[in-house]
Amino acid sequence: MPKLVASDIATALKKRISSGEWIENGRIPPERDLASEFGVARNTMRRAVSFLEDDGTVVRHVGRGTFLTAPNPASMTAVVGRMEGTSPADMMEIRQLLEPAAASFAATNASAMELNAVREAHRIACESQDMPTFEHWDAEFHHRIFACSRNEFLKEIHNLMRILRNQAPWFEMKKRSFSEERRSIYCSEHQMVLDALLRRDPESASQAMLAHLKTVERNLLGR
Amino acid sequence: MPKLVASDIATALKKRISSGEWIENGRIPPERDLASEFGVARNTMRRAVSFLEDDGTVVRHVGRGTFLTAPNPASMTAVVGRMEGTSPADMMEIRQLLEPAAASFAATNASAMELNAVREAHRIACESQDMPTFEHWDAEFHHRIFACSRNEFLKEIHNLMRILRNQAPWFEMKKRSFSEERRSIYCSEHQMVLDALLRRDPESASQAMLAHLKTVERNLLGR
DNA sequence: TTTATCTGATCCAATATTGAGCCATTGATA
DNA sequence: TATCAATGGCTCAATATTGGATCAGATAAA
Repeated sequence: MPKLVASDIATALKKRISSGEWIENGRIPPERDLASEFGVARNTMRRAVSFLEDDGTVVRHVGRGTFLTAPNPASMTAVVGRMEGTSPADMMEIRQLLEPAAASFAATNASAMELNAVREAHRIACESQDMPTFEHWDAEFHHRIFACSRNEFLKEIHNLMRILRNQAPWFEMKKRSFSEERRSIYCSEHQMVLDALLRRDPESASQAMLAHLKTVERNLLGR
Repeated sequence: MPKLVASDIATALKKRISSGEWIENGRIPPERDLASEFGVARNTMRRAVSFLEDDGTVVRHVGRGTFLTAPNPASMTAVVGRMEGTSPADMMEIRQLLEPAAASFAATNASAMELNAVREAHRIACESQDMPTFEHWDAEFHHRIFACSRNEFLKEIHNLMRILRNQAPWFEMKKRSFSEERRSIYCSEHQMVLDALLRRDPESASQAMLAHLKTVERNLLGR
């Protein structure tokens, strides 16, 4: 049995960390416990942990403990918490990345039935007479395109965006930006997206969606 | 056995909540009961419950009790739950949309200090000798690029992706795909991204990042 | 030998837990 | 209506845990 040195212990610790051992709440056991578990003195364990600290695997807090710097599952809720402060401008920027891609995916992957659902949402939105109804079916149109993108992660990101868009700052903005003229513009732009999807043309679908989102951004943010 | 601290208890509580334990009335037992059940002081249990309150899992009412905030199941927490099942393939697809954009934003928006931080992460990753250290600074390289993209929403989406990448299916995959040769390829690809950032060249930064992600995808998913 | 490292021990400072008590609100009961 | 038990909100002093730091000796390798 080779003598245990601090650097060996450090790599052993890394192994246990990357095996997901302490990922639960991101806290690793106290130095004193680790030392006795590995059968070394606390000083040695301290040096070992220092290696992890040096390469940023871990941060230490007096009186609290030693914590993994890698984010842990429990912090997902914190992330979505912070997301609630997302500015409309930032989100529109990302929508312009994701939605054209979603449209492109949909053009290649969607089933006929799914495309029918998209068309249906578009139809109702066009025929709607009041702002809340239009708002709802407009959102549904976009949602159904994501729904047939065949990428679960993309769909969930869009769900996040939908939720965020239902919050206070957006509501005001949408109310301000609504007008009959704009609604008809949105409808014809949606039509172009829908046509491209029905033609199974990813490239055009992507472009049409991007063009539409540029319009929305202009209206929403007033640029 | 790790000493029970408040945050541990919080995660234990979350586990019991998500296992449907107290779903019936949407009410969880009184602090005093929980404290004695977990064998901690009420103050500690109060702190634990406060964690749940902070991330919105629970609401407290003086004199009435503590209740689950279940009436909003279609919201964020549900999204988070579904996201945990994201497949690596789906996520890689989205990374290839977002990260080139992040690199492009970074090329135009990053401060000199931020770019220095990116370079630093790159340097340490290149010099690292073992897989966990490389892994960590590789992730940090990407993270720091997002950090200077100046888009809060984009940053938070990346945080979500980081968390998901720390879960089980990814671990196995990364372990399988790691090799000295691949590491050096990653390093030279990172170098090209970094160079483009330092040249303040959004277009090249985006392309270099996309090329890198294609490599990663090939290695990870074996295509 | 010299050098580096580990050991075992002790003290310190920051933080957390404990145990106890008191208050305000609530809802049920007399 | 008045009372009362249950519950969360809050404070406080004592104790325990934990990382930070240092030192003298033991051990092993060069």
